[in-house]
Amino acid sequence: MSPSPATDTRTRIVRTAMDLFWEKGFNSTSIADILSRSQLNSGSLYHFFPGKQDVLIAVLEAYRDGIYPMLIEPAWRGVRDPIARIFALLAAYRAMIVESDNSYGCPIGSLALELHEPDPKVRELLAANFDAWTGAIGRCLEEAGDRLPPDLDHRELAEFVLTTMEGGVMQARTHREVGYFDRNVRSLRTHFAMLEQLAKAERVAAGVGRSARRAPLKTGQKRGR
Amino acid sequence: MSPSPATDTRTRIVRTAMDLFWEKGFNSTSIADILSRSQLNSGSLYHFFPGKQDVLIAVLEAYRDGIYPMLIEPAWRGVRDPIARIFALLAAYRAMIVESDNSYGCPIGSLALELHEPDPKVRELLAANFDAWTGAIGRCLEEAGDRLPPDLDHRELAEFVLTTMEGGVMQARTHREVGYFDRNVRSLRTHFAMLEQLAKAERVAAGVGRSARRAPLKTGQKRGR
DNA sequence: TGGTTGCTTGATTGACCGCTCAACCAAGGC
DNA sequence: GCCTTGGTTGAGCGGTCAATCAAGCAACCA
Repeated sequence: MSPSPATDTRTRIVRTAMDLFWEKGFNSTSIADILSRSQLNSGSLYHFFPGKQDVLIAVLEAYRDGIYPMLIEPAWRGVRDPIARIFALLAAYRAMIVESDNSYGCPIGSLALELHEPDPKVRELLAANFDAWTGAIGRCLEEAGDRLPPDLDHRELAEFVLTTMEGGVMQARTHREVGYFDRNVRSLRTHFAMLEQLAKAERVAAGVGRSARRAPLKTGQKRGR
Repeated sequence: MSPSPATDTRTRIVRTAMDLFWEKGFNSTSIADILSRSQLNSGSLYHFFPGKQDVLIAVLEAYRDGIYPMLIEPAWRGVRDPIARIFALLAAYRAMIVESDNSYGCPIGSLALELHEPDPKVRELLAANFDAWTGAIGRCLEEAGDRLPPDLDHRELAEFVLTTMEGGVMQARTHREVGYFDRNVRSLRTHFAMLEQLAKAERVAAGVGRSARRAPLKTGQKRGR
């Protein structure tokens, strides 16, 4: 029926640590901070976790496991269009920025930059969190089908969306102004609009005559139409 | 002739602190770390700086003042084309990533995310560093003239370039793979290519009625690699 | 009833933290 | 010669850090 008291204590530690690591960072959060806020004693914490590092690992696992139910699914509620979903997720971040008085920082991004010599397990979990995020975006891109150019690298674009979020959050937080986030999202919107335009033109060209073979739009010189 | 010993000591502290903050972060760097590496005693440090926070401020000022001579100008040496300069700067970051065995982190970005409640002076200096960076990019964009759409928001795009760098660095570092940085740069290249394509189409449309007035097409102004 | 197990208690440890300060030193002015 | 000024020395302060551990506790079991 009720969860075992063990689990209860363990999750209380993890949840408290999630909050504190997000608020003050990993290094600036002391075990004493976690204990006082969670109303526990050091012995209890060290009964479940060998050390502070292991609390961090549990926190990163919790983020990874919570990314869909806690972040992505709520952001996508009522939004079906795959490309709209991408911007709905970004809008969720915007809301968090505003709610935090423009001091929001992505917990994963902050940890990724704060921890300078993370042990392999920690680094893998940070990467896994990013992968989960870009994976969700990647699925949207696939679902978008021929609205995007057929030779588009979905992984690349998904990572670019993550970059936009992280960069926007970082700048908005540093300047304490959402405008920085908004402008980054606007740039990404332009990017998508141009890609969709391109795909559309290609579809038209392919429909008109199959001889119209477009050179892949890459770096440097473009074939003049 | 020789610089006064006072300046000498001060800059030795600042330079050592720059290295250490970059290597281990601000919170994980102790005053003792700075002292032992710079071969100084605590009294000397506290003669010049009231506290650790003030060392950080001096470090951020040094970054801000050094961004042109130490980072941007070297990256632009031998590159004249304004858009090529943007990607030359990104290439400089790529080199630093590779040189550091894929563990490079932008010192400003890392500090911006590590310091969760920075005092106003610190926050302003972080912002000033970003402004100097985007300012340099912004000037490139203006110089690019009508190669980019006339209604383009230069500030927005400059911030987007910064975002690409920071996001690319963050992901490359987290995954310990330059590929993440490269793919982000590739996305940005696509973005610029599409913008240039757009501007070109617009110029053609506007110039249809007139005969001679073409865009200044200097020889060798092909965009650089 | 007494033993075992799983969890909790909180004082305590030693290392390290940022920072202080009285004493010291060398060079310049008078 | 002696004082002032600007810089240096390094032992040491009070505090905080992550982590320890002997003792206690309640629930279940034999």
